[in-house]
Amino acid sequence: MLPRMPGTMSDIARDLKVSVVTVSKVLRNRGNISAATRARVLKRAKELNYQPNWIARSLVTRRTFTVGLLLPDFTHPFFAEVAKSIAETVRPHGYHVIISYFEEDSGIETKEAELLVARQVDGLIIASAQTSRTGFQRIRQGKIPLVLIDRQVPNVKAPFVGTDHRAIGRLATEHLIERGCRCIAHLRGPAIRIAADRLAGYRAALRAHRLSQSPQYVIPASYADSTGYEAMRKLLRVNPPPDGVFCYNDPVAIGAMKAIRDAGLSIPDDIAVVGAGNVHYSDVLAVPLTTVDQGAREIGHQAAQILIDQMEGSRKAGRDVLIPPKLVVRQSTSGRRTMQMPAFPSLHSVKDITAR
Amino acid sequence: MLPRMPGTMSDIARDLKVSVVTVSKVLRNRGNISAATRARVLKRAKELNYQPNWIARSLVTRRTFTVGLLLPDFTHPFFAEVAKSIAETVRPHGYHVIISYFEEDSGIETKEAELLVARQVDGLIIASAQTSRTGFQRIRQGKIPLVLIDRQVPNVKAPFVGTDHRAIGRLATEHLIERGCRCIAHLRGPAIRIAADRLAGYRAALRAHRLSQSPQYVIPASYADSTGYEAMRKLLRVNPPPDGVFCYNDPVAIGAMKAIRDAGLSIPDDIAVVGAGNVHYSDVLAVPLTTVDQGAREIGHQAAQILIDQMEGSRKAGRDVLIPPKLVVRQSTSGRRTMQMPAFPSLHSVKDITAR
DNA sequence: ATGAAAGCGCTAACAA
DNA sequence: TTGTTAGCGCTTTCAT
Repeated sequence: MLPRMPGTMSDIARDLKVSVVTVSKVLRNRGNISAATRARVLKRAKELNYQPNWIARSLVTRRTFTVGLLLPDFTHPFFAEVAKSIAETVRPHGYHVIISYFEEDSGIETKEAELLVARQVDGLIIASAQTSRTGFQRIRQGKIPLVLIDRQVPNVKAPFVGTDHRAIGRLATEHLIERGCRCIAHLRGPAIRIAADRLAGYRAALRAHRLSQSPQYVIPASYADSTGYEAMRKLLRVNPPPDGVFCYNDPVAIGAMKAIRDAGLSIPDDIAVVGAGNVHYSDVLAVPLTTVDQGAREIGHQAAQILIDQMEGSRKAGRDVLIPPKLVVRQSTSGRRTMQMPAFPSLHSVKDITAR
Repeated sequence: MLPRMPGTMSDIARDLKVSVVTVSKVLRNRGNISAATRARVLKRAKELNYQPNWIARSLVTRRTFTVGLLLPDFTHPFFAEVAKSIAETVRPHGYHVIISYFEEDSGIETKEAELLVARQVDGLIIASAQTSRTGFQRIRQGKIPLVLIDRQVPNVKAPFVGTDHRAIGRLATEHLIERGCRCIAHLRGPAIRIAADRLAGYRAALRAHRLSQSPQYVIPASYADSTGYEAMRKLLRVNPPPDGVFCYNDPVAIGAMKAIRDAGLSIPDDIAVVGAGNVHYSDVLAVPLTTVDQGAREIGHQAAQILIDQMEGSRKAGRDVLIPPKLVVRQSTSGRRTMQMPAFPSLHSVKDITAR
């Protein structure tokens, strides 16, 4: 026989010679209970250090007050921010977050999602690696509230919250234009939707400002800084060289900056550089990097809010939400002194992520 | 009346005119069941897309297969790593992680811990901000398995897994000594145990190598890079100036490096610098920073392993574990070219944390 | 090999 | 104001 729980409602009821229901009502502040019994119950509960058993409660109420969060990797600063923001907005409503990750393996993702459903989470937030809706069949049929973040999945009928990547491209490029750049290049990312969108934004900005759009100014890079380094080296051989570069993401930008400085050119005087992502260290680089923030906190917050609305039944049927990105200007586009160390940059960002 | 669950065991039982017990046995591979009924049950289960209800199961088995993880802030790279590592070790055993944070507020911490217990987690891992055992009373009396990580709490009887901070100080300092430094300073951290330990390690190393220990070479800093900057400026006025500095953590080291370069000195030729923590961006700085890694992954892994041992009943009564830190040598102690950009550093670290 | 009975700790509906 | 009855979906025990 399994050991009994310590301090249950029936313990209190027995001791006080009242019914369990009475105890339950007192503990949840429901129904009409005389002040006298109320006090007695509360007293005994405290004596026994009573802790409600959420599992038992959940079994009957059909609510676990947990939400499942499924991410490719919650170690990534972006997703970590999102996760925290979700936990934050959901906590005041009494929910906890069960977090899981799938390392970009859509098989694991589906399995984990099903597990979370089996655990009776009240809602699910997923940054999916799925490419089609098939993986979502079983989840959807259980019709538990679902919100997709960061990556859209075709044909899945669920609200989506993510960054407006086109706006990122536009914002970055327009910033370079405003700064006076006229020959603006782009180190583009890999063959995924996000990268295509950022490229499209770059093109749209050039078009809107009637600037030339030479294909030789669009060089393929990928995720990593090394690809940015190589791409930039190619770009430097183009004639005339660009006076501004928008890079797919911050690592690529970091690589690009190294290439520029290795070539003996200065940032931003010869070439201004803009990244995208605003990973935390952008601030502490040799030349702090101007970048476009993706609004991780806002994504998490909105996603959680939409999920809550669904779970609480206020079926506002939240439509998709695109979070507008924000430009973060640093010295890679605005500084004047370049080959020496910049003045002390933000004193906050480094501390924020490291104090412990 | 609340809506019924879709596809329960009794549904299958009814359809097949067998008992729920039989279904249960088949689904769990327990007891003796004829191949025939077995097949029928499995078939019907698949048709109904049966998902076991873990809540119901948990109520009777008294196991939820969840572990609670309570951190000051899971956005911090160190804790994020720890969390991931825990999730990783625990997953093959069928456990999920409910993650929560408390922003260094020990009141919230206690409340959250109790909530997690109410949710019937099978075990708890906490990086506590508690300074005494009082906050743990209720948790301990429920005697649910508990493992403390990163920060020890006096008088709490629970296994602890953390970094050997004294070893960090020793390792860093000895590295500077080996490099040839003879005048080694320390920018010490705030008035907490960890900082004191690192300082002690620094002192021990100097003593062991019979190097001078002038108090003017120990300057107080704190968590943030700005404090490192100020501390280093003070240090530069000392005569003779040091030829090596061990900094409490990486941000402090980053601040220190800025001060050194602002003073027109070179790193590491004039002054070599070592940090501690190995936050991800240490690699992409103007001068990549030599630092001491705290073994976040290992901490998470060990903690999880100990917890599992406790939960599964193999009461090995895991003793405290101190993870030995690892030195990560970069150019702030080993480079030769200094005022120009270093050769392209590690191509991995940046990508690792940013590709998405 | 199968099932009937009992119960996990709690809440919902209805009675008294 | 209080209590009785009846489960939630599952597992355990013990008969058959």
